[in-house]
Amino acid sequence: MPKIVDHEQYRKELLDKCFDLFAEKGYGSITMRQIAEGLRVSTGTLYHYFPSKQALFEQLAQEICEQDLSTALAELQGAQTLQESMEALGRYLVKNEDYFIKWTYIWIDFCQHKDSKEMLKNSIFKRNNQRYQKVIGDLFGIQDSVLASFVLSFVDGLILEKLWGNETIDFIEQCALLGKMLTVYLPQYPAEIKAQTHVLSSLES
Amino acid sequence: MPKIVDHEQYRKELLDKCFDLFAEKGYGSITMRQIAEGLRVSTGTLYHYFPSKQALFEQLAQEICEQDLSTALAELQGAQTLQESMEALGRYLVKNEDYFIKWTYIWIDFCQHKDSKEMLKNSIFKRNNQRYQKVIGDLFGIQDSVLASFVLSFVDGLILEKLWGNETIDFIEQCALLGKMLTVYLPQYPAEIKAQTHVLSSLES
Amino acid sequence: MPKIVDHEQYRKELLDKCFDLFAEKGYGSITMRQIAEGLRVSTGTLYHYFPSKQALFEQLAQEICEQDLSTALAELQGAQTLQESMEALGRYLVKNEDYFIKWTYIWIDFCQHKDSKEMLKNSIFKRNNQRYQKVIGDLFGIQDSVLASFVLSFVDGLILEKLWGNETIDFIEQCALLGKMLTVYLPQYPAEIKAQTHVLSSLES
Amino acid sequence: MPKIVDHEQYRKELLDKCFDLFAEKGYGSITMRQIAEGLRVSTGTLYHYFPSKQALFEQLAQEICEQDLSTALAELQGAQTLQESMEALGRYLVKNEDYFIKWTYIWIDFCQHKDSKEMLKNSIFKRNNQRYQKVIGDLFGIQDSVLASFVLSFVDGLILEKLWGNETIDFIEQCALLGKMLTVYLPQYPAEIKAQTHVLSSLES
DNA sequence: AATGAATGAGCGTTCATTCAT
DNA sequence: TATGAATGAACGCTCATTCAT
Repeated sequence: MPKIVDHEQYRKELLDKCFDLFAEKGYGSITMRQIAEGLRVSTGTLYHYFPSKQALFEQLAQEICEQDLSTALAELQGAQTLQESMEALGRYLVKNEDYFIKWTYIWIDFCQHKDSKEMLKNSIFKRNNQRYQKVIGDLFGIQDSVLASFVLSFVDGLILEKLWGNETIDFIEQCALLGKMLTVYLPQYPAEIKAQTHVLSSLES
Repeated sequence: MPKIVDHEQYRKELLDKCFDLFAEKGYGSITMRQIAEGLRVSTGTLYHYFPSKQALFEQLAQEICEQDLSTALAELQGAQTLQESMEALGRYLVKNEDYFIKWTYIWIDFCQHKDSKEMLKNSIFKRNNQRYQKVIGDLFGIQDSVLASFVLSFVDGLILEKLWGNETIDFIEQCALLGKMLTVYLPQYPAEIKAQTHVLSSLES
Repeated sequence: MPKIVDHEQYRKELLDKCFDLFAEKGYGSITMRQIAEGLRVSTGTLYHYFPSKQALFEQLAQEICEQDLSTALAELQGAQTLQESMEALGRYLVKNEDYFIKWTYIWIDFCQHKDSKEMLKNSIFKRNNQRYQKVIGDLFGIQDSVLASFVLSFVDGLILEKLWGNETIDFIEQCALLGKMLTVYLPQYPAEIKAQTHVLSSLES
Repeated sequence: MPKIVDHEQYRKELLDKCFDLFAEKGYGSITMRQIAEGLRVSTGTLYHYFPSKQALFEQLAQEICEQDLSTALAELQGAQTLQESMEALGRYLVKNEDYFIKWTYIWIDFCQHKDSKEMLKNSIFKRNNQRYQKVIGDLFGIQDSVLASFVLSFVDGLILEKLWGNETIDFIEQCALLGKMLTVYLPQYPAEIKAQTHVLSSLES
């Protein structure tokens, strides 16, 4: 293997560490010096691995998309009923609240970069969203895309409210409520969720 | 006698025009020069009316909170059933989609600015959120705060998805679905909504 | 009398009030707005009476020069011995400490304006200094110009030390010391000072 | 490896070159761009070495205090009598007239900057003045603090008069006069000055 | 590969000055 | 005469980026 492997690997390591940095200060506010300091390298080194701040950010955004959501969502499997699924979702959101808020910050930052937006919207971005919808469908046994969008939007909104400092929102309570409403709304809903067997492998596509 | 200008009124006019400017580029990215250009005044004039960029932004945030909530939501009154209410909400979201997306950008930008965040979270910010929740309660006859948060989060999420370029989301469809789910979930829900008479006046509090 | 008299008079009133303003902040640091506020007029009015900040400052410098020092120095007359004269000088300096420090600030500010410096150095400036030297000669019966310069420099230095925050300097003590030294140094000094009769009128020249 | 530059040394080189720049225009009037130009570096580089204009100025003030006092006054040693000492002082003042005038400008500028005044008056400023007084005492064998202040003020005043363009002042003549006056005033004064052996080392304290 | 010194355009902001009223 | 709104060049300072080492 040529040296390029090490280079690439190191680049990815740096990229990973950038997540928190961008999330905490925002694209516009964080400086390359601060990023370099956070990564424990010099600005020169940073520019050795990334041609520009914009490129670094876009690679980070890419990386987030590429990162397999499967490992994270794996926790949600195993529930026997929809209600249990939703309660697991609530616990999962609580546990990863910080991560989701940061993730949200970064995406929104990204969306304000119009040029890159158009560049990526059609590829990674949309694909990512579709994945989420699919995961929801598989995970919760919701095949109707409108219903999947409903759940997705609701979860987005929960995180957004938290991001806005709304401390009255309780993820567990809200997800439980969603579970109850869905259960009532979907009388045809099977007692046991059988469809989720291949959730993770379905993400590969 | 000086040039005849109603200082306060002109200030508000400028403020209104700032909304789009901030929304399009974000607080951190737009410059005072760009704002001045967008407003067709010099930077000096801009600073004549607003002591700093931060102050300008905060006044804008205030203004949005003060004004739009009541006037905008006024349109949602008049529905006879919850289902109708939700369908009106859907149409309202569609109609003001751009506005809400911009509004969302502005708030999120604001949140990444930590200093102002701490300064305002306790005042305008929280108060605004409480208002929204109250409006939802009054408007849709939902008194349960958990349920109100549910609806609020759902609406937030719809907008966020749109902001993220998710074009598969249909506000009307989604709101209709919410209506159906709520109707099923709340069998005790009265056929006619009577509670909403004083929605707007309740905003005064 | 034409209106110009009022104009001129008002101009001088404004000028007088500028003394403290310039002295406290310095030419470079004070703004025309601050001056206008201190004068209780608008900037427009300020510019109606003075064509520019520089001109205002130069007129002030002129004014200070023109102001008859006689009234102030009059207090120093009446001493019967050199020692008494010097003690009176000490008390006088203590009493007007603030004024002299401000006066010194303004002059030094003025000296840093090279253009105006050259313009005025030869006229008002030098004449002013000669006057001081003359006053010292007449007042203290010191005819030797070197000795007069000595006393002048010493007094300048006392004020400068105070301006620099040296709180250990005691004007009265220092002037008394000067008196003693001069008395010892000038054994031929007459017991009574007779030469000072026309001190004030000599300033007219 | 970075560009090979001794950061500290280069910083001091820049600092030295700043002396004239500040002296000629004054703290308030000179701009960082002008300083950068005078130093033949970019503003960015200037800020790479000094965090702010104020800090640059304070470091300069420090530097002056630390360095010049001892090295400069070293020249004054070696006189056998008070009269000789004073004549050496006169020659020294003539030789360094420009330097002292600039030095005076710098300090006065500094004093009109209130914030820094309060910050430093207690530290560098006062300490510096005390040192000067001590040097005078040691150098001229003057132990009485009132007398030391007298000499200090007189020297300050000489420089101030020169700064004000008074060309009739002759440092040598004036210092010789001071010498004579002191000699007459201090009959107890020893024919040979013995106390000054350790003047310079006394500055260490 | 790695460093950090160097750059300069551009930021938020100020302020002497002008001018419509 | 008097006002204060308006201007824009210039301020102190920042920061993405380049480059000599």
